[in-house]
Amino acid sequence: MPISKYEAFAKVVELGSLTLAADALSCTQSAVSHCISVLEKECGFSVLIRSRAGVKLTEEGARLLPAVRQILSGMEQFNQISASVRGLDAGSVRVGAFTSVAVHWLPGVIKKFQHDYPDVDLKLLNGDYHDVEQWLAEGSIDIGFVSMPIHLKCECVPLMTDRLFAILPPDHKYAGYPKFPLALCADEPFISLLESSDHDARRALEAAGVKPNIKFSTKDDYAIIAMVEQGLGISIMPELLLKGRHDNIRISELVPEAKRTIGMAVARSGKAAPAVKRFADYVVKWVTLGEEGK
Amino acid sequence: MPISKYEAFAKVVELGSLTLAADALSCTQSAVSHCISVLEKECGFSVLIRSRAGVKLTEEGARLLPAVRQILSGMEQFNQISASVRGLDAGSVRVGAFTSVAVHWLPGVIKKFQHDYPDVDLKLLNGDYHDVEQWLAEGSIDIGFVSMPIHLKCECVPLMTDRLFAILPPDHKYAGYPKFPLALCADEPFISLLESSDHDARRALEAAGVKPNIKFSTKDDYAIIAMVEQGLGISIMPELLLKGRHDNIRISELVPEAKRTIGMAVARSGKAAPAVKRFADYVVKWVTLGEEGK
DNA sequence: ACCTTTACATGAAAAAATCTCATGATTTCA
DNA sequence: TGAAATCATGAGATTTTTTCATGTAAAGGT
Repeated sequence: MPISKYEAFAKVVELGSLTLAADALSCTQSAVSHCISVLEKECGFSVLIRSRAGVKLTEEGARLLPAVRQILSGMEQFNQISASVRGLDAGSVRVGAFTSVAVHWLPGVIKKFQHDYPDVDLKLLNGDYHDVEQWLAEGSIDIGFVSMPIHLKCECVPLMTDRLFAILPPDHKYAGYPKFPLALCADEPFISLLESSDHDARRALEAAGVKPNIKFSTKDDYAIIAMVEQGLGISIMPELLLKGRHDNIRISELVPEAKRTIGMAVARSGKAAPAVKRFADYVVKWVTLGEEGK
Repeated sequence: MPISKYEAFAKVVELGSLTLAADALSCTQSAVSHCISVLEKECGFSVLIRSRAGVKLTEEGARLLPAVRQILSGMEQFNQISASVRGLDAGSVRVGAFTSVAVHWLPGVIKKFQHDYPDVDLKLLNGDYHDVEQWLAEGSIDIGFVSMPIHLKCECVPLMTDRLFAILPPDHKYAGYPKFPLALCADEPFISLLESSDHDARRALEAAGVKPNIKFSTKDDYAIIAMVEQGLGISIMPELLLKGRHDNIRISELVPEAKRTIGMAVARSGKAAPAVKRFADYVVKWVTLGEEGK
C-alpha cells in the first residue's frame, strides 16, 4: 500500500483536509502530513495553507495542481490499460499451425475463444512443420503447433499422439488387407510431402530402415490424397488429417505401428502475454476433453 | 536520488537497453532491471522482450507507453512549475517610480510583498518620468511607473487616471474660486518641472494652446509646492501627489479638466521572472482595491 | 477565561521499497 | 572456445515511507 505524494496532495486538495484524505487513502493522517512535507520540501515552498478548519491551496500550490492531475491521470490510465490487457480486453495472439490442426482443431478453439474474448485480435498462419518452427524462431507467432520433438528451445507441451496410416488407392492390390507392412513403401510408388514439410512419415520409414520409392512430392496434404485416389501411388498420413473425410481411398494400419506427437509450443512461454497464455489454455482444454468437445 | 519506475521504463524503451538507461539515469543496471521487474509484476505481464542486443517493447508494453509518457510529462511540468515559483526565493525586483507613486503606493505594496516574499530582493529607484523611461529602455529596472501613453515597446497596463489641479498661494487673487481657467497660466507666474521631468502639465497646456509664463523650474515636486506656498507663483499638480498633504496652498479644479493616466510597464512582460510578475500582481491588486487598502 | 475538541505537525522507530554489489546465465563475436 | 556484452537475481545496505505517540494551535462551548 504505497501512497504517492501526488495522490496525497490531490486528495488533500479535493477534500480540504489531511485527516479526511488520510481516511480516503486508508493511511494515517501522519503519513499524509509527511507526504505533503516532502512535497513542499521538494518544491521549496508551501502548497497548502493550514488553518483550523482544514487546509486550502496556496497560490503556488494551485499552480502545481494541473501538473499533479496530469500525473495522476497518467497513472490511472496506466492501471486501466494494464488491467485491460490482463483482462484480455486487449492483445493479440498469432498462431501458426499445419494443416491437420488448422482444419480439425483451430476452427473450434478459435470460435470458442473469440466468443469469450471478442476484443483479442487473433491471427492464424498456415504452413508446414518447417514454416511453423521458422515462425517460432523468428518470433512472428506466439503459439505454434509442431510435431514433437522439437529442437527449438521453448516450452512445448504434447497435446496428443496421432497414429500414422498407410493410404492406398481403392483398387490397390493390398487394399483388402487391414494392415500394411511399412517395408512395402520401398517398392510401391510413394507420394511424399516435400522434405521440409514432413517429419512423420520420413521418421517412421527411417526407423524401419525403409527407403521409399518416391514418385511424387508436394507440399499439400490433400493433393497427396487426391493423387492416391487416382491410383498414382500410396502414402502415409496421420489419422487426424484423414478424420471425417470420405475420400475414395483405403486406409490401413501400418506394421510396425507409427505415430506422431502433436505439441504446442508457446514462445517466451513464461512471459507470454495474458491473451497468449489464455489461448494456450483453451487449446489444451479443447484437446483433452474430447477433441470434438462441444 | 529516487528513480521512478516509469522513468526507468521510458528510458529503457528510448535507449533500447537497460545498461544504457542505467547510465543515463546514473544508477546501476541492476536498479533498472529491478524497476522493470516491479513494473512487470504490477502489470502482470511483460513489457519488454529481452534479447542479446538490448531490449524492445512487447505489444502490451507499447500500449502502456502513452500513459507512461503522460506521467513523465506531468512530473516534468511539476518540476518546471515549482522551479519557476521557487524563483521568488532567489529573484529580485527593480522598480522605478516617480514621486507620487513612490510616496503613495510603493511603501504599502513593498511592505506587503516583502512580508509575503521575504527572500525577494527589492530595489527602488526614484526619478522623474524621463528617468523611469530611460531605465526601462536600458533594462535597469524590471517594473516602471509611467504616465501613459508611452512609446516604449513593452507591455504597459493603465492603473488609474489622476486629475490635474491648479495650485495657488493661499492669498492669490484667484484663490477664492473653485475653478481655475487653464488659460490664466499664460499670465500668472508659473512654476514648472524641468522639461524632461514633466509631461502632464505641459500636455494639458499645449492641448489648450496656452503658453505658460514660466518663472522657475525645478526637478522636485515638493519644491514646487513650497514655492507656491511662498507665493512665488502657481503650478499644476496631479491629485495623487497632493493627497494627504496639508500644505498651505489652494487647490482648484482646472478648466478645461485635465488628467494623466498612471501606468505600470513591465519589462519583458511575458518572460519576466516569477518574482517580477508577482510584484506586478501586487501593485495591481493594491491599486484596484482601494489604493490605501489595509 | 478555561477547558474540550478538532486538526495538523513532529520525532522516533518500524516497515517497506529501492539501490548496490557480487555474481550468474545467455548470447554474440572473434 | 573464450572473451565481451547484456540482462537477471539474491543478499544486504540504504533510503523512503508509514505508523505510533505526542505536541501545538485554534475554535467553540460553558
